[in-house]
Amino acid sequence: MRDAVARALRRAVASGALPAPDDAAALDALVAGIEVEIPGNRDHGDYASNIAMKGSKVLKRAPAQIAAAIAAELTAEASERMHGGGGALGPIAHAEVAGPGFLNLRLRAGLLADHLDAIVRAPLAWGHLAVAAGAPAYRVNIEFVSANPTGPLTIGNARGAFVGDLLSRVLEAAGQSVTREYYFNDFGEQVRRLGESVIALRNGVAVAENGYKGDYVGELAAAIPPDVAARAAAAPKRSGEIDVEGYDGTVADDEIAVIGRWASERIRAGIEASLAVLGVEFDVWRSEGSLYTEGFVDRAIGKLRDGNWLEEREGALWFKSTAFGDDKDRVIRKSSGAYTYFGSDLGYIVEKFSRGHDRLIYVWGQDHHGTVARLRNAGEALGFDKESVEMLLVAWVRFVRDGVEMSMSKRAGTFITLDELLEEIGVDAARWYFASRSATTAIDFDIEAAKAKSSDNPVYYAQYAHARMCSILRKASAESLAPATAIGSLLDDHTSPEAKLARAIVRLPEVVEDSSTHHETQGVTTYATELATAFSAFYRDAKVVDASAPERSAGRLRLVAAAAASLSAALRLLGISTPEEM
RNA sequence: GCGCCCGUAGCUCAGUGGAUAGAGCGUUAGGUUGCGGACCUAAAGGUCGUGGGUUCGAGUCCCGCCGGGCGCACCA
Repeated sequence: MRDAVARALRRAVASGALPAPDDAAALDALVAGIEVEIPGNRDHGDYASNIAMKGSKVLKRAPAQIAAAIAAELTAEASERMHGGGGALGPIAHAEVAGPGFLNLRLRAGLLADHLDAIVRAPLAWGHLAVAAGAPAYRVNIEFVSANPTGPLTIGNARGAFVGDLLSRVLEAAGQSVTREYYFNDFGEQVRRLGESVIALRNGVAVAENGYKGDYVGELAAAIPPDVAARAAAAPKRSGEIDVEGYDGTVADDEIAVIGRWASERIRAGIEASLAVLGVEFDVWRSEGSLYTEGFVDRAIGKLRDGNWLEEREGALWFKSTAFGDDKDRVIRKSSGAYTYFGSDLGYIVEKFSRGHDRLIYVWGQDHHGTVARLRNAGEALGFDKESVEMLLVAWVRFVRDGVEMSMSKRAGTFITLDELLEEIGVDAARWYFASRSATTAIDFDIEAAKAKSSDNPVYYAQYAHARMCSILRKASAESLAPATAIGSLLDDHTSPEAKLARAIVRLPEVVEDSSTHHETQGVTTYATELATAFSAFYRDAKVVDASAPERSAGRLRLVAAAAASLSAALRLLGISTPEEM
């Protein structure tokens, strides 16, 4: 659609119907900025463009004049092609000027039919975009969840898990290659505290104030396998931080480290299993410690030193982030010799790019926003394009029960696990819930209300519509009615329920494109709801399986088949099941 | 104190600088003997927190204010 309007605009300028702007680049900019959207009021047309109003200044003409010139070109193109002109038919059947200069466009009915035919021919490809010629197919790394394995995932982790997975699916559908990645810390203070807590419970002693107190700690204490217990008992006693030297084996582990690392790995495996239940699976699990043992942190520091971005001060190693506008420099290695998280992050950037990724997306909690700038700056200092490192800050979910906020603390053991949440409301409903809301705005989640109303979740409306489509196709098959091989003249009347449904169906590629460029998913749920609504209206008005009118019945069946394929594609994009019966 | 984010219908939330600001839930009134009633049609419900500004046009961009959340470590 955009292309058609762009062509018409350029032709109008070339033919002199519109004056050429002083600067050729200005015309290019105008063409690049052409927007074609679906008007809220469908009486205005299938699509509308505001290009005439936008171009008013550059082209030095009133919006209505510009719109009229473009409309004339579009109409000429349509009739020319229809009467034997060369090339494929253009997408637009009719163009007119309305209001202050809107260009209202009506799709050629044949275009809808072409789309529907393509869907029925290759239903599983529908919704997947080919990467446009010349556009790079990015190799994207999406790191998300990345909760430290010191306790089971809580419902607080749920949003990030869904957002990262949904974004991955959308980008894949848009033709990009995606690596899903989980980053976790397997050494250090937190793991040590976990080890101490497990040991305390095993010995029947109260857990320290700063230890972990959830029920799962007791379960771990009771489940220590004999070989681990033996190794722990044999380990030398020592105290202090488990640092990198300790991790890589140059200093022997003590009992706490042995137990802590065992407990942590066991929890990590549990997290992996919980995520699999959500339909979230990772390609790469990367431990923080490996960034040191494999030398990536050293490599990052070397590169920064070469670029003169480092400074030794007060016994510590600093990154000069003030050079990038940060309000203070940031420590990479503490005066104790241990590295900070920031140090690990630097190594991680180098490691990720070394695997050939050209875009990094970090799905982080909103509370990390303070660290966004410094890490992107460090990426720049390391020689990477700043634009290729993006942080998606997922906003807080305020969990409330009967209107009262619930506090969620892993250490205190006062949390609801992800597994518990899913038992209550189900994966499909939870996925829809998070997909339908912008990741960057805070939301309230009332667990009681979600449980009570889970059957009112719009996800069931969409799934129900899909099941009903399948049911119709089954019924037709039982009555020996087959879908037509082409949609025929069913869509000629653009006000018919068939045409309305067809227009809803063919929007999917636009939805995928918009979602992938904006890194959002709510448009997909909106699309699924709209398609289900259009189908329900069609279903009411048009009897599909009707042996007394086999030809019309066959055409409608083809439409239903296309609708089922498109709704199924949208649901799969959301990671939601596509039931054929409910 | 400084910085970032948010404030849209009774509730939960959408909303690419464009036409009459939308959806779901809830409420109200109808419909559905025809392929699945987990359905359909419609109504009521809005000072888009507030006051200025930019623009042909502002929920959207800029500034102030009010209210809420988060962050400001040689923590992880």
